[in-house]
Amino acid sequence: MSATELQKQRMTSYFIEAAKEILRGEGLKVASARNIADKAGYSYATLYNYFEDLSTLIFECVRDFQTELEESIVPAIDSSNTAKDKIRGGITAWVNYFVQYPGIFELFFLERIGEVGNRSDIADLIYNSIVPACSDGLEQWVSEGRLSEEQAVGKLNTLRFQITGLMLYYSNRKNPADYSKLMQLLNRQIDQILDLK
Amino acid sequence: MSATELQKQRMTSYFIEAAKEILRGEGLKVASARNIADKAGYSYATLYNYFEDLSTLIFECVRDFQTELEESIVPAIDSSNTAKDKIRGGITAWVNYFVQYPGIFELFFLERIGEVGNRSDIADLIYNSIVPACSDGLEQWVSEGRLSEEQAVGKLNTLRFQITGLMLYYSNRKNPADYSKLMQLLNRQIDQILDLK
DNA sequence: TAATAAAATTAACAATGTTAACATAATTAA
DNA sequence: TTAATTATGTTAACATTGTTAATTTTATTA
Repeated sequence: MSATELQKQRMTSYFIEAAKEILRGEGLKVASARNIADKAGYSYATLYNYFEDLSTLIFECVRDFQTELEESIVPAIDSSNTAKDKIRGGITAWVNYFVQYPGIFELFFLERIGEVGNRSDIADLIYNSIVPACSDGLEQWVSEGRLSEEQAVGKLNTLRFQITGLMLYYSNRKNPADYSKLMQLLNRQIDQILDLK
Repeated sequence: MSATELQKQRMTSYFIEAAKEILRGEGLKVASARNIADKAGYSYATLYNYFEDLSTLIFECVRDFQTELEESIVPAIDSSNTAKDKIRGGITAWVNYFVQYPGIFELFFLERIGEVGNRSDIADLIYNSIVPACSDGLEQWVSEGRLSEEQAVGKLNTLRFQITGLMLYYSNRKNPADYSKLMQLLNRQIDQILDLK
């Protein structure tokens, strides 16, 4: 990497780190160009020298958050033995991450991805966000002969839609009303999905 | 209703009808105070004589849309005989409504409900939006002794979370990629939920 | 050190939600 | 019927947003 490229990458990371901090804490509505640039120690116009527009910058954060999220999933899976516990642990970690950072859930699932530009990669990343939470357990089941490949794909989709749907209502419509009820419902749903062929 | 109340109600309905038209057509981002007031034939400031703020007005529309949505569900259910077909028909109508009006899906599930004020009724309405699509069929199963009350509640939740989750990815993350794939996935998921105890 | 290129900032624009000051229309009191 | 009062609507204004253009500051090269 050339010297100018390195500096460019440093600058972008200043803005991205500032944006991430705001998204984690105050959420999307506070993540304005001016607030982000302020936190990064630059003028708001400088931001536009490094990012095409604000939403490009915001969506760049998704990659980092997904990495962080996956890092929080790994120990939950590793500490489980049975395939079912792996899936339950992974999903619970996934849910807990978004419970802890509601602003990041907003960013992943509520924010509209602009039409323009090449952001289908980000959309795919979000679509597959939950995969690391269940792939290990599902693969174990497949290797044990308890599920066919096809059935595993079906279960993955069921988990994907169902858990995201549950979180959507929880985060945005306050239903279920509190965390313990969310966990109760989550475990019941996971049992139902995993216990049945 | 007194004369002044009637006039007040007329005024609010002008704004609400204008807002609904915009939400149906161009979506949330076009539904600004100025655009809505323009379409209603009044100044933007007049809007604030009848609504506390813009989001109050916007969320008032949810009630009407839910009624309209339920009206589109009724014939789909009535034309089905078996409980399963009723549920499938109801859910399909529910999904098709939001496919036809993506802006209304945005409003129901992507827009943040403000913290202030008494909007928990709207949140509940949205949480239960899908109920009319499956209650008939589930009740039929209960009365036939094929499901317990408790199991019916469980299935309702499963359908609620799963179908909303599917629609969330479709509407906002372009996955599945087209309508026919969405319907394919929808039918597969419905089969899976309904066929199993 | 002077000329040039690069990088960052200030100024500005249009659009947003919202409020205050004002004008107009409708109603009531004399 | 006219004067005073209330209700209703509009214009003006403000703060905030994303974004761009003009301009200044900093770094690099001759």
